[in-house]
Amino acid sequence: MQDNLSTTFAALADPTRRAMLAKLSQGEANVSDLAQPFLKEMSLPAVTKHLKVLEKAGLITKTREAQWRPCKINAEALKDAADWMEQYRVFWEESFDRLDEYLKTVTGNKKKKGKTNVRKK
Amino acid sequence: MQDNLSTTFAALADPTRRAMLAKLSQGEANVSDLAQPFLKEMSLPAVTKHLKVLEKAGLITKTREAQWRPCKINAEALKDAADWMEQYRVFWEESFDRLDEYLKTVTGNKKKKGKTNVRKK
DNA sequence: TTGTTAATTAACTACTTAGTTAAGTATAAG
DNA sequence: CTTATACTTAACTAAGTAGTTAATTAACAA
Repeated sequence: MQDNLSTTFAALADPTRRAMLAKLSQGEANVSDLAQPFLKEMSLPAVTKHLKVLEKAGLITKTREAQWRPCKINAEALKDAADWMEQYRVFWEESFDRLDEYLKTVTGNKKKKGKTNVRKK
Repeated sequence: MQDNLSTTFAALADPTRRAMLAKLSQGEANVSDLAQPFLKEMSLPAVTKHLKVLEKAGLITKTREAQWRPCKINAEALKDAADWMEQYRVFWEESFDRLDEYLKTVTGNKKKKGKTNVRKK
């Protein structure tokens, strides 16, 4: 994968992995703890792989404790993703009227929707 | 893809697509406008595919204007992703000391980690 | 009608991802 | 030493993703 942000988003693009993060947000857990809700749907090696994806994305840290592998969340990696999203907040939070105003200021005057506007060449 | 959130994150897990959203955050643009920065790296059909991914994720809307396809951002789809992230904010915003405190309260006390534990090979 | 521009579709290839089963490693416990 | 537990690695498969080139559609322009 090319860049950090892409790796982070890709890691989040799976409900199993998001559920694992949710669990870890309540504290440390071993691999088998994390696996337990999913063992009807997938095997333990599949779980190991999901954890590896989270680990490579820097979203969790796995340590050693005898034969257990306690994992903890490392949400700093989420910060970059959240920061990236932040720049789009205006698009879903502002009212449509104000968004329209904003677009006019950054684009000059488009928004008429006549056929001559979108034409660039 | 299974669920909306997964589709959204997957769509964002690509720098080309994120750059297209960034461009669209400044106003409408046609496919060829969006393609222009990438035509050294990829073909137009590849761009079409990226846009289709964004469209299926609900992140953009493509309309028709003669032979052009003006696209606009539709960041409401980002809101769900941002809301999901919001629940983890505490993990990167709180000071390390307070986070550590918090983790202790939810996990009991683990963390002994003496050298006799990690014996390897 | 002929040609040009804008964009999509089709068919294909290479790579990645998500899962599997079976075998292996490491630690603890009897 | 043997066995059980916790987890990983290896080898494989099926499906999905990202790109290609070539052909096609649609609207406009001459």
